[in-house]
Amino acid sequence: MTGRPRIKDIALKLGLSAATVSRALADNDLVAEATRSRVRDAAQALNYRPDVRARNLRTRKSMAALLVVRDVGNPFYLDILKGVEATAREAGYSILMGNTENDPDREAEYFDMLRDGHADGMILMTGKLPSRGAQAETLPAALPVVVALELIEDCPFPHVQIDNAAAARTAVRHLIGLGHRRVAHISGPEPEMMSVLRHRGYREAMVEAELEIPAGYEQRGDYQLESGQRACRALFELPEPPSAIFVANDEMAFGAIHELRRLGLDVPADVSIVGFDDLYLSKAFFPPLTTVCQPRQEIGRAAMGILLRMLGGGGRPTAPMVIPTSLRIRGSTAPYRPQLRSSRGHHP
Amino acid sequence: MTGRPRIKDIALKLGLSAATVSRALADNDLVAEATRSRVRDAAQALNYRPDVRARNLRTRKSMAALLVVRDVGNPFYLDILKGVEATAREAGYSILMGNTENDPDREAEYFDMLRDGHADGMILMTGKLPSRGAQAETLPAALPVVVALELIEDCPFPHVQIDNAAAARTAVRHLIGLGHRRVAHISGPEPEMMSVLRHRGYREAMVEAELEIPAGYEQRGDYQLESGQRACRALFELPEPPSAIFVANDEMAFGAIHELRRLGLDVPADVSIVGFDDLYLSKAFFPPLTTVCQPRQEIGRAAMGILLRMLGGGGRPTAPMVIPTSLRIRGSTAPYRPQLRSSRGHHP
DNA sequence: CTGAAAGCGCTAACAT
DNA sequence: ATGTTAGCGCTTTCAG
Repeated sequence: MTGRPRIKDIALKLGLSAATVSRALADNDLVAEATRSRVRDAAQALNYRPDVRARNLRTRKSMAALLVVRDVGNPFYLDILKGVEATAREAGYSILMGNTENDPDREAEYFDMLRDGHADGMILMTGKLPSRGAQAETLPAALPVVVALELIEDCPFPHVQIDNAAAARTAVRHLIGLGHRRVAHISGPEPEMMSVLRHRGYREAMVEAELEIPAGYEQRGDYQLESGQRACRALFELPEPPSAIFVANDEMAFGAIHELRRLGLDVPADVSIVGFDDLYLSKAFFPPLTTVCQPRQEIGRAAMGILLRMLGGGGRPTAPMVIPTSLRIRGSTAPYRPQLRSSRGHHP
Repeated sequence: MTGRPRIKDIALKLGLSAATVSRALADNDLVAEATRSRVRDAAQALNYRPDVRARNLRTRKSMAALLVVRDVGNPFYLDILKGVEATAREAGYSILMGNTENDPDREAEYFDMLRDGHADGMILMTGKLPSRGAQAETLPAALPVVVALELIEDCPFPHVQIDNAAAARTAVRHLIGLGHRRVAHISGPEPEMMSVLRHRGYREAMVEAELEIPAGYEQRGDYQLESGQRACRALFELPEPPSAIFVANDEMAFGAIHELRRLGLDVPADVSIVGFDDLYLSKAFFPPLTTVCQPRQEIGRAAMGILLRMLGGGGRPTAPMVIPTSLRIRGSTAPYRPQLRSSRGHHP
């Protein structure tokens, strides 16, 4: 009884061969039920657990999936992770975290980890494929990769996404429906699909309502708090500032609301704000943020589900999977009132 | 050229033995520099990458660390994950996510994964050891486990922690220093060490200032938003409500502020609030939350650092490692003003 | 139904 | 400085 038990310890103890024990532990029908139960008992008694490394080598699997994001520190990914983790564990898979921080080397590295056998499959949420590295040209479309959240154009892998443009339209229509005509937009960084689509949705809704977009009404941020603040300041330095802003994510929306408060403007009395994401704390914000809810946990579940099917040899879906979003109307939007702006600013 | 190259493909191509190639790839000094570079080139040319499964089996390692939390969906763990991930990757380790949801079976399962060889070490942030399962009594103290964040009493593993009681004292002293005498506390669930210690700190600061704690001034929550709201409501149903509250985490503090707003009370004019954690969005809240900042990323770094040292055979630290906290004074606290409470409630 | 034998791809001990 | 040999612990043919 030295060290942990091996499969052959059980075999020896029971007078069986290692092969039979292995089969028995796998609950293989070829093994007599009586033998199976003897093996189970012995395994229990010896406190046996198979060595996954040996099994992995033999079966050419790792029973792990890589979840690759731009920034593990971003609260946005949390619910996705939750969904992915839950679905993975139900199927006996573990989750390996990948973090690129937009570094192309790392992006390539995670593809390498797939080849290495570190993981059996990968969920990519970085919005890009590796542009450099050995495999840049050779990315086999058959790789078990699912792209989620941030779409990638001209990409051979299955996608799980939301309809960003449609969601943005809905958000802007909500503002227009409240009587707002001077509606501005704070977008994300624009080469990225996600930002482009949300921006496009904004424009479409404005065109549809025959509203013009004055110069300076389209500000660009980087999805971070401070950029929302900056963009908002720029909007209110315009000769004719907006009465409503559609902000491309909640975090920048918080920044914008902050700035408005600094300017002595009230949300929603003076300015209405719609965000995008419905972060965990958005409903707890003051005012509670009206925002587009994307069901992140479901996105995670769906992505992992597709990956599992691919790994099980079930084939890949042909069309992208689109998860529906919904607009959560809360306290940061209100009907347009053409009144003079209040000027009871906290910080004059 | 069928399938991915193996080590022996390189050996064959170069007329070397597999062993030499292996050594060369490991940059072993025993191999002639010339040979090493030939091997490197060949590996590059063939786009060779070692199969980690085979290596793992042979070396009895997995180069992965398990990070086990109560709830992967909790934003609180984000920065920890970030710190852990960064430190791990610097050392060539990957991070496997573990999620217990307070399920004792799962808690035990992750210890099993350690034995299985799924991971080489584990960072435990669940505040408990498995109480059941095969290994409950047999937990070898030598296991490469680091306990972080949520301490565990009578636990043989190294700890990385903050001084919760001291931090709580500092927070409450801040309130008392502002002239508050009716200071209440909303705690976390109390069998848990973290909650107990923060609660203790509150009491110590009160005693130290010779302030009494009226009946009902110690409310218990569960670290979730709604419980903060409920607890706050209870406080303001007391005959003599507090003028300041020390809340055991930011999330409940948000809930409390929400409730105060509902009651028509202003923070900080009527009631001062101090939280604990300094979440990502706490500074963006309105009012910006005064709170205890625990440097979560550093905690993550430190924990992973200790684990790496243990895995490297460097031995375990004897004393718990204590990471300093700091009080971030922001807009949710203000000097006590014995005025009548404003009654411009939004919801009468 | 069970056993014997082979081997996954790598590294490490032991040669030379 | 390199090669030979021997496994790591498991699963899976192939035989019986």
